[in-house]
Amino acid sequence: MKKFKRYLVTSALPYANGPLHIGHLAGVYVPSDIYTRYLRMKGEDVISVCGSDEHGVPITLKARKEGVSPQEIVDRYHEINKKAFSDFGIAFDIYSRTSNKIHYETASEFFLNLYEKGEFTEKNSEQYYDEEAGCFLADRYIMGTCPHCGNENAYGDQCEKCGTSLSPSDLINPHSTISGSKPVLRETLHWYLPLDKYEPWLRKWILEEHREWKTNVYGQCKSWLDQGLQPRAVSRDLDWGVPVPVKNAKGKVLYVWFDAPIGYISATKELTPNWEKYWKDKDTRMIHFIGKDNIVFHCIIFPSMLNAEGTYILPDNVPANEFLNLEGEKISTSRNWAVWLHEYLEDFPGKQDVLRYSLCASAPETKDNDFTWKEFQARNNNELVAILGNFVNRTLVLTNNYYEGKVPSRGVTDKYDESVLKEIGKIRVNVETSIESFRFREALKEAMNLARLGNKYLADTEPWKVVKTDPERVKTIMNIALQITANLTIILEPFLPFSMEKLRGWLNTGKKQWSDAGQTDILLTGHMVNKPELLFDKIEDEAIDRQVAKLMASKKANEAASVITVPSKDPVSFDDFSKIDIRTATILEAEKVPRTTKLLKLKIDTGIDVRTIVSGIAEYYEPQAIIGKQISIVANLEPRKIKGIESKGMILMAEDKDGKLVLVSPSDKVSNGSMIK
RNA sequence: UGCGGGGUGGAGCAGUGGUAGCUCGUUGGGCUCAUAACCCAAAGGUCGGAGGUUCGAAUCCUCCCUCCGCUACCA
Repeated sequence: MKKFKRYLVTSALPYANGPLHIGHLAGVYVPSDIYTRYLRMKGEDVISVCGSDEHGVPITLKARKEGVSPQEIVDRYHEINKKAFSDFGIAFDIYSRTSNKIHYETASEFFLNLYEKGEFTEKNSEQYYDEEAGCFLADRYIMGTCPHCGNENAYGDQCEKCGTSLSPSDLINPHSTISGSKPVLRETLHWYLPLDKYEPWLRKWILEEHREWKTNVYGQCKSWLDQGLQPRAVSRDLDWGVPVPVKNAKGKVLYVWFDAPIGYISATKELTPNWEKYWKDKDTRMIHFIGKDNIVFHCIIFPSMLNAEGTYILPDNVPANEFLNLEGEKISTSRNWAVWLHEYLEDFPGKQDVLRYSLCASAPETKDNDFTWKEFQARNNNELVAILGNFVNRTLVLTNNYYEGKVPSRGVTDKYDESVLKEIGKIRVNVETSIESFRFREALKEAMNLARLGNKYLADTEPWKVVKTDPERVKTIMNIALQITANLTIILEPFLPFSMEKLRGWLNTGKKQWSDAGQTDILLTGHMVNKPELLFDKIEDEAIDRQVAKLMASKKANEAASVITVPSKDPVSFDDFSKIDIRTATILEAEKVPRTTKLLKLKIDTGIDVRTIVSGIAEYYEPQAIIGKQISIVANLEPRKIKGIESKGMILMAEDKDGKLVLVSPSDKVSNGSMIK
């Protein structure tokens, strides 16, 4: 493998329209932080850059909704997120933002450079335009009736009721959400990055030269490349963003995914005047830490931009993670299904490392993973407390009891002692190998093995027993136990920086280099250590129950808030109403329609006849349970074949806010066929 | 119905051709320095099923079963 002189670590710029949650941390920032801390301890020349991504339509939408400016929105979340990172010890060298002047300059220059080289293609296209508000409309700004389900509040890109993805021209009765007026199509000019042109180069660069990338990343790229790349617009009609720096570009800004990765460059510029060393020297190794939603931008688009520009280096690896679920469900900002970083610290003050540990141990490295509070508790109690904290405590308590805190000398060592000491070095190498291959779960497990080793050593040598017969031997044992403890402060430092700082305090030592790991005389004879406190404490069931209850509460609140009362429909005449034959009937038989999830085949007595109706209620009613039940039906609906079965009529049901269907029945028994009017 | 991802000891997972492994749990034992923590040992799996390729398959191929997500079926 190529030897690099320095490292440039980038972490996905969080979007400044909301606070950070555990998914962000687990997927991107904990791994990136571990990696960076490790490199720094090795004495490598490394910088880690990040910042807020502050442009794009969602931010303008949110601003409009709250009646404030986009700048106010991004200011708010920039501060919150910057603080969250610093609170959790995510040690970027700089946390910048894309609304900075330096970023505007950098992004403009970058665009202009490609523009002047003729890398872009220009194309006119038709976009929806709001004549009243005088602006073009992003898909999200257009609402109308969904052609599939009839929902009158479908967005131009997606109907949230039936989930179908749409384009604005699909909508019936489209209207602008800004002015309410009917949008018209209007021609607009945009600049495109011809990704199709770069395809051969990308194929070679990724598929041949970077086979070592993680399988999820490589596979994703391959599938994109195999599908064929299309030119992508790099500009938008919007007033929030970096203006397109050419003539005839009034009201146009750089599209957010074009300007965001350039944010890495501007952040580096802001950090150091030597920024070019990190971006333009082939001896720099650039690593992008991202989530899987970002793979295409960091593996295809941004590299294409950099390559087209020509003077920049390309990422050497893009260790993207998958997604973290929470208690079995997808994390969702809008549904408040998340553990927010700032709230976590209110509930668990000082327990940054516990979350870092737990998120790293179950990070979604190869596939989506689930975070549960129960597992979080188990990781803390069974691993951090029982294995790590306990070993440290045993060692320091014994040292204080026997030697008043003075490190005893190591006398004659036996074979077992030697093998334990040697094991420390092996563990260090294992941790290194794992971190350098971006396998952080494995690295952490291996690092914890050092604490396991310590516990085993004490159990095997039993100093509390031997002390009565052979005090000289105990000095050797405790010296070795202390050396293991000292090594822990090095090997676990990238993972648990807060706790290791504490531990160093008790050991009365300073920060060490990574190369010190494996050494067996870190604490010299006679060195004084302090009295320890508990490195971690147990998390009781109540604390966990409270968190789960909190989630359940937000789930409930959500449901309540999501009740959409459908406005009343247009009036109909009584004549029209009377055309519908609604009457009572009794269910005689019910069975599931095979190979469907929702359909029941019902035989019902309508008073006038016995007929078959197919109804989509199987998810809410067991066939057996509804036989004999009296219900209401539309008797004169034209028959329709559903799944090959002729359905004559329709069962009336009330649909609850969560989509649950409930049969509508007469409150007292009436004869079948009674008219409902 | 289509697409995608899974099915490995009680639970959660690792393991892409060569004697089936980890964490937790269970049971028994040891220890009592330590936050009832630690250490050792044992039990427990025909790696969803059937065929095939191979000297050899959890691992490759074919078919099937099953679970999950999206999709379809709800008039």
